[in-house]
Amino acid sequence: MTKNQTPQATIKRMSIYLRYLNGLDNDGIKLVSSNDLAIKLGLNSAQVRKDLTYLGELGRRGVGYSVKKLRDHIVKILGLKTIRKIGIIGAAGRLGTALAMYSGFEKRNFKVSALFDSNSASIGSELPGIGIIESIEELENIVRERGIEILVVCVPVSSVKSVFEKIKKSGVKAVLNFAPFKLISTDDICVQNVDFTTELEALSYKLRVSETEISDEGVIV
Amino acid sequence: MTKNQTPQATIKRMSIYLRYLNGLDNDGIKLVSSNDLAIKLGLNSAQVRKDLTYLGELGRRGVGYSVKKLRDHIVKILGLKTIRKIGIIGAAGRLGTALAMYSGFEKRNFKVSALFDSNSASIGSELPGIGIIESIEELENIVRERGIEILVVCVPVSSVKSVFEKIKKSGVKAVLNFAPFKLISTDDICVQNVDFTTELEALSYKLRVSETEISDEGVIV
DNA sequence: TGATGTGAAGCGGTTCACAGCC
DNA sequence: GGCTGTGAACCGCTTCACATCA
Repeated sequence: MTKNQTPQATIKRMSIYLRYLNGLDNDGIKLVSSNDLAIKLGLNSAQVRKDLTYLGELGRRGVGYSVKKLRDHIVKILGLKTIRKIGIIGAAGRLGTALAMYSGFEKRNFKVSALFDSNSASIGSELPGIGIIESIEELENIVRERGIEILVVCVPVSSVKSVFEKIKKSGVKAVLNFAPFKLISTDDICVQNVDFTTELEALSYKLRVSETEISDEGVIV
Repeated sequence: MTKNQTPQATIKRMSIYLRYLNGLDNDGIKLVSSNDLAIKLGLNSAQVRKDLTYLGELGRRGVGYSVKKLRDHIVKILGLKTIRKIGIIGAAGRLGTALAMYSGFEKRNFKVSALFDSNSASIGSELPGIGIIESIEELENIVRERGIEILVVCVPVSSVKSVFEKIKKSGVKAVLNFAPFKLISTDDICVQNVDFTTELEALSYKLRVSETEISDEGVIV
């Protein structure tokens, strides 16, 4: 019904602005201009202003934006006012463990509230300070009982398909997928894929192009 | 000089196609259509065809594309024919270690050839099967000696700025940054930022929107 | 003067729709 | 009939340029 009026690209930048604004606030800085933000974050100042108008008209002409006011509005628009519970699937793996123990989540109001794995050797063991690793078979129950809103997928690519089936049954609405296999959003479930293999290969492409640029006309030999 | 004619968005999809094609090849499948690819990867078939024409006219009308031929051309365009050496900065941390030991890189022709950290307690210790952790102060020397082409940044946000200065001095051309602080590409150095905090917050936004859609007109209260 | 807010133009990428070929 | 290749239309986001206001 409601038009999803804030562009996806703007939302991602909001997250970046928020981090930078927190830094300014820690340094006791009260005001910031669109130009400051643009320079520090590698953006165009018109874009920054346009982004920030999605929050309302918060700026003062000739002056700039209040750091605190901006920050509070971004927290609101991103839905970060209340704690969001997340569960980690594949928590016994190296990446899963690293994410589970990453302290940055809590700073931004995400709470790691469940750890799942399918490896029976690790089920029942504890990640200190975080929780006990539970069986993936308990996914649906635990998601419902604890009100988990986001599942983070850190399983090997070989099991990501079957895990995604279980996730769909669990009724969770959001998924952050680290497996190198693109999961596709549906009407019921919103997926963000984080694929560092793809990012690495994009870098490799850039390297290849700059090599061929020097040696010849850029044609792939 | 040479126009960088293949769009960035296409390049990222090439990496996704490549993975899927490898799977088809393993299953012994010889031919694939743009429609198959589109459905499996959540894309539009016209987009798939347009992407693939950047490789040349590889398809056969009425038939489809040869899996092997496509795969080989994508490997070429992404610059994956030769091994690319990567170094990991912050290798003693949990995320750095997880990435260093991730076996998926080698499958795609990336070779972890150096491990760096600034924590003197971990310098000199070994990640089994990968290598010895060396001092970040050796960055410039080691990058040059070993011909490292990509540096992966897995340091805490507090040290990312100073690390980036050292990276610039090292002469490396490409950086994959996992720290939650946007590093900006320059003429000399190409950066890809992987920021899962941002991805999580984008999910939080979507959750917030779907909540407010149900309860009211979507206005942020 | 100095900064925001914003219509309009511009640009890059996506999708359509259909011609061309198997 | 089936599937590719592609100009044209379309769409969303970015950037410009300037009116607006402290």
